[in-house]
Amino acid sequence: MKRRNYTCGLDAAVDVMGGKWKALILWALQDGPLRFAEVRREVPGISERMLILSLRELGSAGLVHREDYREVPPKVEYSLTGFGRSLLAAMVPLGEWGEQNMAELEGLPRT
Amino acid sequence: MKRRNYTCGLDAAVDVMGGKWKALILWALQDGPLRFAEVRREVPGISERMLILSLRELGSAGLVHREDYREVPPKVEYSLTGFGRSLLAAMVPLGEWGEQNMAELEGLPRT
DNA sequence: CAGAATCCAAAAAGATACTG
DNA sequence: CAGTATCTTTTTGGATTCTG
Repeated sequence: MKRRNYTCGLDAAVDVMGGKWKALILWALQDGPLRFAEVRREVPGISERMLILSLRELGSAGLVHREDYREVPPKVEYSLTGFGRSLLAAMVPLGEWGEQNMAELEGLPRT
Repeated sequence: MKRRNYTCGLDAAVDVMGGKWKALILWALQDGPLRFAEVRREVPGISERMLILSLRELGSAGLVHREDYREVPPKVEYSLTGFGRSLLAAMVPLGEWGEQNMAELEGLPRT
């Protein structure tokens, strides 16, 4: 979430879930709460830094809830909020489109 | 389109239509071909530079077709391909989600 | 375990001026 | 009209080290 004045709903939606990681994190959380390290395993290639930054953005957008169990050793769980679930539902067709066309997209020449 | 090895369809889809402008350009082209200057008017705030860069990326991804009429003064039309149309269709739910939640998203504190 | 801090590189975007 | 060419700024991502 970076901007404020959106020209349309699509603009706003892409702003909130765009970028390299956020959609994948939402996707990873769809089957229930995950701990920090678990999310990391579900999103291959992400660094701790990008994970925490992305989780915080998703949190302040109201899409993800952070539950700190205040234990030692630390235990923190991340889960989708209702708002996050509604966004995830809206992303499903996009995911299916990508699934069906991945081969084509991966075969493109580099720009 | 920047990467190659996608972890899932959503990853691929966001890569191809993500960023600040590309979704808006696809959206602008939905009602038929537009000339360069017309696209620019339909996408408020975009610079000529970002417009041509984005159009080229969309073109090399096979989503947008560029038709040069080779006239003087120049006339070039951009239009969605069938592939582009299929992506646009998959983005509709996301646009509706954003439309319904724009007020909420715009009211968020800056991160 | 779940981060924070710092530094750095790369990519995306913006501003301005110019051209066939 | 439909772009190019430069330059600069901003944003994003990565690597490494450190901590409660």
